[in-house]
Amino acid sequence: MLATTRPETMFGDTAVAVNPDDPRYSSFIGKKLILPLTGREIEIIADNYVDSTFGTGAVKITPAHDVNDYEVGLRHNLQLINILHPDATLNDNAPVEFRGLDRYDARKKAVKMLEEQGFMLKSEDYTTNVGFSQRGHAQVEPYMSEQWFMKMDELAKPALTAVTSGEINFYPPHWVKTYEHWMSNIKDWCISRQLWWGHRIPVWYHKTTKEIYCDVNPPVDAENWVQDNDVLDTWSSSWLWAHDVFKTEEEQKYYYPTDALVTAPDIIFFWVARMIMAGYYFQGEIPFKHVYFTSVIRDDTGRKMSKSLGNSPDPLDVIDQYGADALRFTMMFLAPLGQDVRFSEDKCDLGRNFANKIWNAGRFILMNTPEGFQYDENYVPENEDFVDKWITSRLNSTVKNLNKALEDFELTNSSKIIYSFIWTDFCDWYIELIKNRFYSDDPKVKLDTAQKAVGLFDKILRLLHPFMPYISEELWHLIKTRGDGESISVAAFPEFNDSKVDLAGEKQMEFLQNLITAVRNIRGEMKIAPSKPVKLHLKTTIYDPLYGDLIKKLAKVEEITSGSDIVSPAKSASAVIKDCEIFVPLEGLIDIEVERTRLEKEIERLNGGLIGLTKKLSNEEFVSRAPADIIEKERAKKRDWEENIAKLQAILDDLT
RNA sequence: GGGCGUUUAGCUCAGUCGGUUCAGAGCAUCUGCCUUACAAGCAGAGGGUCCGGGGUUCGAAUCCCUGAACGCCCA
Repeated sequence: MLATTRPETMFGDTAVAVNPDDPRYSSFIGKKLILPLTGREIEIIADNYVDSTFGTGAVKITPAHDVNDYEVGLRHNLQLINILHPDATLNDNAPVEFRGLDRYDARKKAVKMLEEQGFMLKSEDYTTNVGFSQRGHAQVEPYMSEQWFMKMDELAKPALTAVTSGEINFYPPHWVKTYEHWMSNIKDWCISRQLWWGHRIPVWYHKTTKEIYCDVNPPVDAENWVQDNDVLDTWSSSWLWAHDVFKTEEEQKYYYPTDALVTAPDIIFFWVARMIMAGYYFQGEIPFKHVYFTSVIRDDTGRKMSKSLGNSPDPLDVIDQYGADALRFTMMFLAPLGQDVRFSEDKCDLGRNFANKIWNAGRFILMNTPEGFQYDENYVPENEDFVDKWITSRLNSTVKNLNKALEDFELTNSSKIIYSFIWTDFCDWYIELIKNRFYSDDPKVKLDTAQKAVGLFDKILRLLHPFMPYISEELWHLIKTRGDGESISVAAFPEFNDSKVDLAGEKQMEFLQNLITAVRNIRGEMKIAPSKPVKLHLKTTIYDPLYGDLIKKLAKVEEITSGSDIVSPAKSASAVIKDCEIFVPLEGLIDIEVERTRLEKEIERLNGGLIGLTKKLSNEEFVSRAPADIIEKERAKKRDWEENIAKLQAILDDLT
């Protein structure tokens, strides 16, 4: 007794298989049985392929019309009986009454005859996983045919080494393992495709002698030959792409090997590996040095975008709505290296808002340049204060980090580097800090400020250009009248200049930023109206009068007193930062309880860290085994925190 | 079955050499602002058992072992 989903193929059956461990059938193994409707004798064989829990545990084997059965057939030396014509009607290997019938009709007739002859026990519904043609939607029948294979062993060897040795680099590198695994278990490449279009396989068979002829040119006596019906696999032309696009010898010499291939990881075998093999075989060297694998774009629920699902937005619609630069930047910002990206249109807000920010920053700078202003690309300022030095220093670090990220193909990282420099350093801090100078009555100061600001903006645009080509080009032409053919796309990319790194300036700026943020925090938590100016008392030794106007502007402060002997005025809100105690007198405004809570919370936060630090530093093992610089760093940190806690505690104790 | 990857804030993700410049970004949330570039914005705030369990180490989000969940590839 056996069950089948394909009764019409029974004429091609050459065995019945059972699992060797199945006690129900062990005594039958090796015996023969008669195949109904044909009277043919077939054997019962044992094979682990059979799942004894599925169906009856006995399965008919049709090696010529089932891929798994074919494998079984090979293992047991079974006969291959093809029962189909190429058009899926039954051929002469089927019983007479079936010959010429379509497979579906044969199926009905076979069932009917089995019933009539008493072989049918029962039938039940079952969902199979038969394949259908993507184009014609016809059910696909496994069918034996002769096809052409390309021998891969020798081709694969140098291509495998090229990648494992690092001559060709993969980004991200983890794809190397996948590549290695595939290449070391490489199978011969079937280049025959049963399609009606494409490049027909250049093989001819002699009508009488059956001789095989293979050449790019057909045989001279073509009438005596028949060309193979199949066409070449599409990849067998694509694998030539890396060198074949260069048509002249000069071109090939100049461009080959190329630098980087950008592609999707799902065609790493079909295309990348084969291009490398073709490169070695036809050119004698690798086709490219780097391969960057992009993310697969999915929708925001993680489904792969596809036409049939209809979950893929039309890029042109997105561009209409958000802008090409916004889409481009968003994709780079979101796409993690080596992983799929979950995309939805509304995420383009990010890129659009960024473009808007840049546009407005440019507009602000340009509207504040003096009458008749001409941007001088070679402007050398007479002097630079710490703000100038700080932003120049930051710009330099940005150039360095950005170049490094780009060299390493860390695109998403590079987009974050430029994003944070432009938004945080340049817009949030630098532009706010130079407003006083821009609004100065002194035309010299105004002009100097404009030259510096436009100069920085010029550099920013050049850095930004690969990410946002359109807006950067547009603004680049707005900051200066350019000649015909001048374009930011061929302008020099900023280079890292070690001498512009200014640690002192950065340190001053850090102090100022901490100070301003602390005052803003007090204002926010004490609910001081943004329009209301406050006074500021700073107990510190490192205050610089240069800070005055900047603090006043950015933290809405009307008066600052500072010195090492400053004491907290009554009814003040306080904060402690490195090297400075901050007091904001709030007579009539302060809620003592709120202030007490604020201070206690801050003390608690610092204490939490201090406990960990103390524990660490009192650990004999740590002090004796950790590197000296780490220990010193921890000690310094502990001193700072203890000091800050003490100051805060004193302020809290005095609070009335 | 084999190979590979992922798991960190409500969501999507960074985190390179093991060390409080490491626990971060964007979005979302809360509070306050139409402050003469930008409300598509500004300022401030809250939010985490770094999947679980072992181990190595003075020290682990990070290295090793193991378990779980999810995903991709296999001509």
